[in-house]
Amino acid sequence: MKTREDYNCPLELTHDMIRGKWKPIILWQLGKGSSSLIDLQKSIHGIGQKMLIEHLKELQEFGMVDKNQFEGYPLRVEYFLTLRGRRMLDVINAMQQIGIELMVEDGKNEILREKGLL
Amino acid sequence: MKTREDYNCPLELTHDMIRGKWKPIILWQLGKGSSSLIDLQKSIHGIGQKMLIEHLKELQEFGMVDKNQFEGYPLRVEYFLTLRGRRMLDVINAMQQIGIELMVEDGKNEILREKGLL
DNA sequence: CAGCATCCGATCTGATACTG
DNA sequence: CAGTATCAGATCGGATGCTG
Repeated sequence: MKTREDYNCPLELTHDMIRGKWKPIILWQLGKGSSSLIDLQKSIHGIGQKMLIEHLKELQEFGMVDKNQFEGYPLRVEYFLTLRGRRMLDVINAMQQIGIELMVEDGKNEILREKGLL
Repeated sequence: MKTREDYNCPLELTHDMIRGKWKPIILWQLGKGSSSLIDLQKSIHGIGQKMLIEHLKELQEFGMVDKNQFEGYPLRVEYFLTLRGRRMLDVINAMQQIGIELMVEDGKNEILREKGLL
């Protein structure tokens, strides 16, 4: 599998780092604060456990996310953004901003307000 | 197929707009100036004609790219970024910038210099 | 030169069931 | 609660040949 060091095109590298249906929204959520797996899943509408874990794993491989594991039962982990993950929020925020503008053009202000984005 | 008006999440909307292996680099190239199909293909290393046309079509559907058709033979078209496409360059540039930083961390300055990115 | 049709393997996604 | 395994359908990507 392709790792970070294999890339010779910066745009391709970054694009691959956020590729996949759920990566941007996961980064966005973690940008709001560390989170357990279950809370992350609850906060991302529609995502399944498999996809969540799989995408988290890839985000970790690219050094954008890390986790703390706590001992004892019930099991508990805490996922959080690394410095590099925070850096990627520049891109995520820009994406979010453009999406908001387009949705406003489409008269979706109400939906955005419900989500606290407007 | 999902069109722009179907989205209720701004991040998902923008992410889908640049989804696919070649979309960011196509936008990047067109950001440097209008281009014919063949010149676009020549400037994007590794892309095939099918993928190029397919991705251009999707970029057009999302209103980021448009084209002029000229009469006569040989056929000639000119693809260019719309205002909305230019707006998306904010995201593309942010992606490019992060990618460059990561490649510098990996000691790939030489490759970047060859491409005129450093 | 610009663009379409077809075919096929690779990859992605999601549902379900299971383990520690 | 956190994480793994399996399987099937959908989508993506690329090679090739053809049309105007």
